[in-house]
Amino acid sequence: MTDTRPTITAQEDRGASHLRAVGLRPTQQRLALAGLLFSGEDRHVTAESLYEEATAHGVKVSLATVYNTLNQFKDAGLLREVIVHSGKSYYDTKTEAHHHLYDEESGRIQDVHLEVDEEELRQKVDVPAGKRISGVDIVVRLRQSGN
Amino acid sequence: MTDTRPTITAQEDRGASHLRAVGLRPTQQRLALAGLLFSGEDRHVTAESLYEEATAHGVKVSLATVYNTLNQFKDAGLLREVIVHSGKSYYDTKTEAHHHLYDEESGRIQDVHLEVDEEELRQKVDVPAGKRISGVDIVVRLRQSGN
DNA sequence: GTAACTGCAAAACTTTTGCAACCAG
DNA sequence: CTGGTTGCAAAAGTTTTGCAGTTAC
Repeated sequence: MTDTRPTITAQEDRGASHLRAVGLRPTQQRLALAGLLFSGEDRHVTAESLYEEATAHGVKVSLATVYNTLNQFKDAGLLREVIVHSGKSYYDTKTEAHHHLYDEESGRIQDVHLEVDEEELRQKVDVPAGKRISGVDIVVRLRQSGN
Repeated sequence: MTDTRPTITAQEDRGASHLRAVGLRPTQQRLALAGLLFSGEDRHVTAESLYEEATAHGVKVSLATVYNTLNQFKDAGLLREVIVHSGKSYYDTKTEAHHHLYDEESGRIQDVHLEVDEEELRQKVDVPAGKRISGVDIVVRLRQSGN
């Protein structure tokens, strides 16, 4: 029996260090998904879309593992969850402060930078005792014009 | 007692006119749910919570009808959907422009009035051709402080 | 070698739908 | 009457979980 494990390329190795840095063992599946997610521009994915993409690229992974991996990446701070629709979870590879445009018809998400003074906003909000603001999300919803 | 239909009170009658005004036949279930939703302060409910409340008040209604009714009320403009969590739909009886505080631990929603200039915001956003902004939602997320 | 991870299928949830029975007008 | 509504159960869609087998180290 020969070793069927794929050769680790330099890029995958960089991925491995990133995963180790956040306490995740760099397994084949995690490396492959991280490669799809983080090797180019910022992206917005759902578990389903990432699963299809992985499969199309010949990555052998199950949908359950994609779900688990997305949540692990989220918990590790590698991804942000974007909540624009009740019934589907979106994940954003851009973790810096920003907001979203959401096309309600196509389900497509776009990043948008809004110069909202979050500090000012926080001061305006009457935060209940024992609570703190963990985030402020702004969603601009889009529809077909003339509708 | 022969006729088991509940007597229509003045309040319920007002409800009936409201329902008729938006094109919905004022059935017993819709009147009862509308009574729970609109007779007091502004409220935030889920299908499940409203179903339990109705049942506790002796209203005979099925969960499916609660879902359908909430959606009909939403389509009629009597309710607004609030999207704060992927996996659960919330409905808000306050339909005027306002935003929300969402306690991620308890799932509780609170209205918050933010003096956000939505017009200004709209102008900052680069809206794709053929699209218009259908809404801007701001969610301030809360967590236990010291966490 | 061993604990962490994966895959699969099943379960858990939320929400929608098909259809026979029921009810408002 | 008659079409709009409802209830129930079943289906559909998304996400989580249990567990046997595999993999990273």
